Amino acid sequence: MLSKEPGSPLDESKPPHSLRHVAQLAGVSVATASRVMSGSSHPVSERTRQQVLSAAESLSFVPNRLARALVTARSHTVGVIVHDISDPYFGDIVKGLEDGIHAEDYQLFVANSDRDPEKELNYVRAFDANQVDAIVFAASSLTDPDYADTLQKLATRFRGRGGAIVLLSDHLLEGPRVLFDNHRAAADMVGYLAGRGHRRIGYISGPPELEVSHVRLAGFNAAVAELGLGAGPEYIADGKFTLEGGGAAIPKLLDRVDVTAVLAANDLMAIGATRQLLSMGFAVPDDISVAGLDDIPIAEYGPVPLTTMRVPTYEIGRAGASLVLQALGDDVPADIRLAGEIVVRESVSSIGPPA
Amino acid sequence: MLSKEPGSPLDESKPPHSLRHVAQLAGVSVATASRVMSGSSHPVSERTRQQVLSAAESLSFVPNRLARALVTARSHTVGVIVHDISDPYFGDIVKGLEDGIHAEDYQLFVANSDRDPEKELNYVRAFDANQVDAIVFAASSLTDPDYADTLQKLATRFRGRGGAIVLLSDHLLEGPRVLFDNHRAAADMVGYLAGRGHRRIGYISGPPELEVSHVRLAGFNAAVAELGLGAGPEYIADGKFTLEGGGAAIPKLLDRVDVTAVLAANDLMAIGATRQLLSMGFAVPDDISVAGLDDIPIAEYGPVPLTTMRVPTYEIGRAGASLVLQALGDDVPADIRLAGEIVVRESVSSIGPPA
DNA sequence: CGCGCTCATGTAAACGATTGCCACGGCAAC
DNA sequence: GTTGCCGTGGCAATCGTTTACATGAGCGCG
Repeated sequence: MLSKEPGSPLDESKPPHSLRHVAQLAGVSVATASRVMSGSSHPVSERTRQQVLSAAESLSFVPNRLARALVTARSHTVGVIVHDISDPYFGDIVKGLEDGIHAEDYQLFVANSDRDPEKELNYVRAFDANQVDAIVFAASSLTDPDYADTLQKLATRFRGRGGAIVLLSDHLLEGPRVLFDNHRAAADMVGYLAGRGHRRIGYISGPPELEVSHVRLAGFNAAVAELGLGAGPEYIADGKFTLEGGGAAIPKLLDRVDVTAVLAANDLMAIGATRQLLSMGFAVPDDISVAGLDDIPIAEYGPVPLTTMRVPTYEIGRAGASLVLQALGDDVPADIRLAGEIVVRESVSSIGPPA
Repeated sequence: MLSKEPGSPLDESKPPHSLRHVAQLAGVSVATASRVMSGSSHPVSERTRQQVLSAAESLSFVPNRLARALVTARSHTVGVIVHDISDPYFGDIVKGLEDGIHAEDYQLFVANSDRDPEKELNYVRAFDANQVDAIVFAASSLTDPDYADTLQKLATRFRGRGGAIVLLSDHLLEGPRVLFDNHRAAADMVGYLAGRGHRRIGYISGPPELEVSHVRLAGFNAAVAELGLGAGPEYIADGKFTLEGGGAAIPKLLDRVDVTAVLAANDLMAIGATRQLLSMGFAVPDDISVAGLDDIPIAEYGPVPLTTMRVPTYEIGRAGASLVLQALGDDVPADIRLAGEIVVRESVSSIGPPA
């Protein structure tokens, strides 16, 4: 086993170096080279190990992950499906997810469904074809009938192969999930408002077709009841999840009750409400306070910097990563529930101390 | 759905179906099955083709892309490196890129460098190990000395393997690139302002350390000179690329010249300037107009909806995709220069017609 | 001195596709 | 009736790894 054989027939015709080249240069078999490069538990003498290492170094050898994946049946890749990667909400989630799995040397495929069922299914197939170890659904499932069916089939198939599925929102598929507690978010915000002295709080709810609207509304109602604040349908108006929706709700609300604060089911509506209030001559927060939910980027830059509740998007991604890693490590991951965090800005004032 | 053929020697021990299973079920060789499934140019009779197709269908066969990649030396994957995927700027680019390559059935790996040279290099290595066909650098190269060196080496290696490199910003690496014309952006905006009658325009420049500051400033100066507008150092103030930076520049500017409009090198500064103007008692745009550059999401929601120039981020991504595809198709891609587009909102007014 | 261990290494068979080359049957041309 | 080509299809090598199994050296111990 001489390492210095002259004229060893190294095939230099193909530039990228494979394990074979490393082995040859180190004067060992491919198997041995593999064992040291892959950190196998199989024993290798220190001397040999060093030889291989330095050979690899001098050839600047980079192992082919695909070849490895082929035999180990683990690609060390994860695919995530988002509705729209240009939306910072998903951007943040993806960032957290990526950070989390990167720490364990996984790579992330990103797919944009644009909320198109067909497209989403195709991505699942593509991920499957690419042998990803896990698929993460960052958003809720879509509501197409055929879609549900096909997705179930694909999921079963994928799991049969040993793939893990993780959900970061409500979803028709089963699997470990991380959930943001929307009920609690609304309730906590009511609690905050009450803590600042508000006892008549109006609520601008989201469109009833959306599940999240119901949950947040329920949270609002529950808190209001528990704290003995002003309650009843007259305190509630609903609108679309838009600037205009929030604005339009204000007159309706103000016609019916005399509130000192308004909570909107999302920030866009809260900002719309603020604008409307301002244009009607109310001072925010001095006459009426406004709070939102979500903490979208513009919350800080609206007409009045908005007090709202941050949805921990990055943390959702991180939590998702940890579920993925657990699932792939043969643990049985438990669902993760995340709470929001109130970010205080300038749109809520205190009402005279109860003292 | 169990196969109804009695006693066919199908190896049912491994659930996921491979080409072997398909071939067996169709009663042909693996080679033939492959030719059908991969759309090879090798002729296959129509009858056989149908048999294979229906076998594949009934097993819901999904080809293993990794195996294919191993032999074809093409993984059909692309890696993109961004500074921060949660930044909508990069989110948009990634979206465009993804849309573009997805159309040709490529998958996208996303990596977040967090502007950390070490991390970025590791991602390049990881992409290499994963045999991506192309690496896209969405942002400018970092300024670490060792980094530049190592990156060059890695790039050379990667290209030696047949990999393509595409740049979406200024970069130390060579390669096809898509560039946003910053010089022209500033100049065009000056043109727009001049068109609305402004002849004394102040400019809030960015920090001199940044290349982009110089380019935009040059664009401003060039336009102002060409159009014969008020010019000279007194028309220019610089600040950090922040809200505060923009605000602080206003008094300096106003002390020296009497302007009818202010152009800021980015939107954040423009918004900061607007706030400052407002708080000093000026009406925007009636007393002084303000324009920005970039069209960030909050531009629309600032104190006064900002007239600015949209950087075509999505299009940059798309253009990047097209460069990638060209490069992988053995074309020699030419650089792509993209211009911005003025989005008119409410922060700029016309000054009395020259008539 | 030989038995059985452990440790280190090598041999070769996978993994799941693609593809160069060969084989075979039919058919037209000579 | 050969010859040769064309249209099909199979055989087997290959891509770059990992890993089960075999091999062989060295060593302690009875």
